[in-house]
Amino acid sequence: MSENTVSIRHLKEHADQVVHLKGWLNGKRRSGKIGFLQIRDGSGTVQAVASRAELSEQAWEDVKAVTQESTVHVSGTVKVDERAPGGVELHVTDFGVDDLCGEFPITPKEHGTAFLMEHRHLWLRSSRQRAALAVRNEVCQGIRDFFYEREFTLIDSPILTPAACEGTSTLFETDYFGDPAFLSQSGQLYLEPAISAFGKVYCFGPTFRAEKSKTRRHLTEFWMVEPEVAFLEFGGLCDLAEEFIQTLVGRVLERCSEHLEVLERDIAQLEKSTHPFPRITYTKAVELLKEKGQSIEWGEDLGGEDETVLAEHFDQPVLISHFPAAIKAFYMEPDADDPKLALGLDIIAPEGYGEIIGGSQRIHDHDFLLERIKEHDLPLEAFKWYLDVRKYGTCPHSGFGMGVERFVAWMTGVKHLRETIPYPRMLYKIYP
RNA sequence: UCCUCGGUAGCUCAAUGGUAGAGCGAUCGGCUGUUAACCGAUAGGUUGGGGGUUCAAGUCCCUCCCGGGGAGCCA
Repeated sequence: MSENTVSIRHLKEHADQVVHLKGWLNGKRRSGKIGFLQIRDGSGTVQAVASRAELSEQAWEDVKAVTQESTVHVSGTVKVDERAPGGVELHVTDFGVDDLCGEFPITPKEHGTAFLMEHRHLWLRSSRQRAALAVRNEVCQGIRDFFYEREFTLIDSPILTPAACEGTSTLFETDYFGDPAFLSQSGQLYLEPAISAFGKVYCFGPTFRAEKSKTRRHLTEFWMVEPEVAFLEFGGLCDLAEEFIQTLVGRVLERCSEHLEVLERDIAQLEKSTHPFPRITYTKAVELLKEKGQSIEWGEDLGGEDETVLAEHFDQPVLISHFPAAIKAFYMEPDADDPKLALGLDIIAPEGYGEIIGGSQRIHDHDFLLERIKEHDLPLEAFKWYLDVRKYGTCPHSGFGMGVERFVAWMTGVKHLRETIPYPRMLYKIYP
């Protein structure tokens, strides 16, 4: 017999053909002389129907004995059948167990979060987890395509860094041949020099924050994508950030409908986010929040609840800009019309998913940046090379950063960031 | 770090200070269209650790450990 090994995703294209599958047993129901086997091969799942009358004695014994998550091989005819989830099922002609699985910890019934997190390596096999991580895969590919199509150059920034970008308290420290080194919490400072070489650049990789944050919106290790563009000023930056989000949302809607269905995601919510985003200034946002009864004063940073109130009010992503310079990073360019304000922007996702983008136009004047570094009591020696960007042919430039997990959480409707990354790293948790 | 809730069978949870239980899972048996199948049976426990109160503690008190949710900070 000729080999006709196919993946479950493509079974529909093989109606009435005999095919071979290799995979794992997702679940089983047996009723006397007929068995229903849910087979998963990584590309999808299919129900295989095994009748005693049509099988060898050995194959039927394996059908009776097979346990959840056993490794199996199966041959059968692909049949279109309305009764089957997915539209097709497999009428088994041969079946065998390659590895009989012992009692699998994760059953089809309920489990607590602590238990599931301890079994993250096994939890990955569950349908919701597979769907969420498949969306993450699509988002990551979308990010790379977005920048590649717009002729950005990928500049990988280092993970081991000699000094802090914005203070050391939130950095993971490690030993580097006897000297302290820190895990990167942003690639931005390394990206800025690269704009003078490539014009439009981005980095995409893991970042590390030793913040003792214990919320559903925080990981200690998360992935961030950061574009940085020469000669791009603040207005253009806002447009780029908005187009970026719209493009990614559109791509997820177009290519992940199956996964979003598994996750029971409300698509209508996401469709709103392909339209232009409302844009307001920080000052306007504070006024609005006060009207809504939030206790916030001009000059204070927006709290988590403030973000949620704003997101609910607009019911789609909202772009907030022109923050008080005092609460923002030292490198942000001041507004020419009002130097108390910084040309920074945040994009807040709707439905309580919080800040997904933060960015700014950067200070490009050498002496002014030097002054700012001194004001912030930052170690001048560590920023010598960063100042060189301004010393040797400076230009106005801007960039932003987007947290991949927060974006994926918003797309999938998953409440906690831990389910948007294969192996989450959280406060005090690094197993498995 | 702070606030708050919790830790009992493999899992999810019950149990007035008075004999530790159920459902699911597992195992065995039955069933030819099941969708978290169903029916019958069996096995399964140092109640997170330590100390205390009491005739008696899963239950009350102290302490430590671990976990969930939230806050601050951030993406």
